[in-house]
Amino acid sequence: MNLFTETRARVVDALAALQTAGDLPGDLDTGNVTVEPPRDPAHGDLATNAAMVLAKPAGMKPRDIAGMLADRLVAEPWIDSAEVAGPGFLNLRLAPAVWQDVVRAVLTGGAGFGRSAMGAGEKVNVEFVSANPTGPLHVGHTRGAVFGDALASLLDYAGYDVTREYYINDGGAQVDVLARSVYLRYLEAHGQAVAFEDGTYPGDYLVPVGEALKAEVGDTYVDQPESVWLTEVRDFATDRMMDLIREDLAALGVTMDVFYSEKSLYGTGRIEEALKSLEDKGLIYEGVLEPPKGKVPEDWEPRQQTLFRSTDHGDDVDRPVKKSDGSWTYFAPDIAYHYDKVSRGFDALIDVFGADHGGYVKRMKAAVSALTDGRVPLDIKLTQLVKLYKDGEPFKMSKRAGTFVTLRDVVDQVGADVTRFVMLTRKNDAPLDFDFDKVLEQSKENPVFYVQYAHARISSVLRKADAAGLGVADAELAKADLSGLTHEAELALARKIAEWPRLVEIAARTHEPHRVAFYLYDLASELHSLWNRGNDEPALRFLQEDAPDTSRPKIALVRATGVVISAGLGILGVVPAEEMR
RNA sequence: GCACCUGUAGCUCAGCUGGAUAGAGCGCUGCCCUCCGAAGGCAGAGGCCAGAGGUUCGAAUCCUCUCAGGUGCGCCA
Repeated sequence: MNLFTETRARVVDALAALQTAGDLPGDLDTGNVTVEPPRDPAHGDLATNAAMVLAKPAGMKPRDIAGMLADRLVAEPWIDSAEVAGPGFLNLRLAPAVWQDVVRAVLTGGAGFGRSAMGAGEKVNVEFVSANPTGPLHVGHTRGAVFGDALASLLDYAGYDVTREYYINDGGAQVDVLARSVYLRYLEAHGQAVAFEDGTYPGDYLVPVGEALKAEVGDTYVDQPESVWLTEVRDFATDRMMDLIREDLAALGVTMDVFYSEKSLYGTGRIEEALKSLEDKGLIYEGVLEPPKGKVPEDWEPRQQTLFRSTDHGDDVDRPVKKSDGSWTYFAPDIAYHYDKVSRGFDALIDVFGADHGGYVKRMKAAVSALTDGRVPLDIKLTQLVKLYKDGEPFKMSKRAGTFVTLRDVVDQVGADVTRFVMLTRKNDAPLDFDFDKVLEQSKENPVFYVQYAHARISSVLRKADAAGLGVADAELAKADLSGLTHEAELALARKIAEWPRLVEIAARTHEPHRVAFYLYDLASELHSLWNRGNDEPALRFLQEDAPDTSRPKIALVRATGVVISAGLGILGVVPAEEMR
């Protein structure tokens, strides 16, 4: 049930009626007509811009159209008043019964209240994290994991058929480096003294991998040349790293549907097939790139390469798919991977990258656009840096030194719920400050706490109501007479609840799960506000002593609020708190 | 040099993909516990939405340019 889309439909109906009556010209496009909550609640419950949008094409004054529309709409029983305001807004006030119905709809539908059919079962692939399989996930990956997972849940909630996917970069030179690093740990496990030179991974997390390798192969590889062991050690090590990464994701509550291996693309003709597809469109050619303007790299020299004409699809320069020695660049398997995603029948693709990959956005979009002739949209969301603070002091992470802050460090200290919520309190393209002390603070400054506190208060009320024998099951509350919900303060909360389905659609359309977090904060704020008004006005307290019929609609309102908070937290992947400790 | 992202209250940030008098938290000034959890709430002060043009009924939002910060920029993935 989406009050806004429903009301919009009624407005469009009324406009059609005006056309039939000859009050408006017959050929009008109502596509731009919107029904929104006005910014200032004093203006009413809903506002439509219909008159202003249609004034010009109709050749009439906006206020005249608004006036006619108002006359039609006030005739509806569920509309209390319709007033023309400002340049031609039409402000609608709805009957209390409408808001009572919203509460009832939540109790009847549960989490389904906010679900949308917007996605229409369209298949969407969300690729996220995709960290190199060379070590544990760090804080940056954590943000990408939380964002991608919440976005996937949001899209699912909005009616899309979502696949969560992780692309394993196990085909490049970095996994050889991993293999050499593990080999050193393996020698170490055999009692040899080893040195970690530049270009190897010195992190302690490889110690158990070296030991495990020893346990598996004994001393077979000791003092053997690389050619003997590289392939085996590489496979062994990447498998172990992926196990580690899966565990890290699990600790955060993230489960992937598909892990897709880059290596699996090699030697199968998939890359050639993808490139052939581009070649058939005349987008592959042999050529030499212009040197970059301005700062030219020291060692720059013209080279003949196989290039993809990405400039035909919005890129700034064409991109090499083969190196001058004829081997693939990293871009080639990336193209093949996206080609594969498309061939698996996805209607839309979303990639979640770290901000340091911003330079690949255009070429990746160009590739997908070229492969699908623009039919399959690719949206790339970049997650900005996370700055960590402890005791007000920033800490650094450095993968080279092996002292980076891992996902585990964060989750172990503050918990998965807090980590997830906090990382969604900023939009993806804004940098995020993560302060280990502040995120655990129990005050309204901390949005995690504030929302959880609201949910805990609700749970507390329901427990007390239940103890008083009120009958707090949703089905029972839904059948109750809710006509007692008429106080302005109560209706304000119901209005906020009514915005939930609309918020879901906006957040899903813009691929911005942070909007859910901010909405929950607003909703919690409305609840806390109403709660406190009970201090001064006993009639607003949810539990009315010895007056079950008066209490029941209030309990219904509170329960409905809890259902929506719970649904919202569900999208963020956060467990609602029953009580605060 | 080029591309992308960002610029909104003293600070940290929202702002419904063009709507009315631009919002919240922190901080500051005052209030509210005999009362379902005050771990809260209410009220006040605080803004040339980086700047300049443009588009239109209407711009923080769209376009152009300028300025400032961040990120990236051909055989590394």
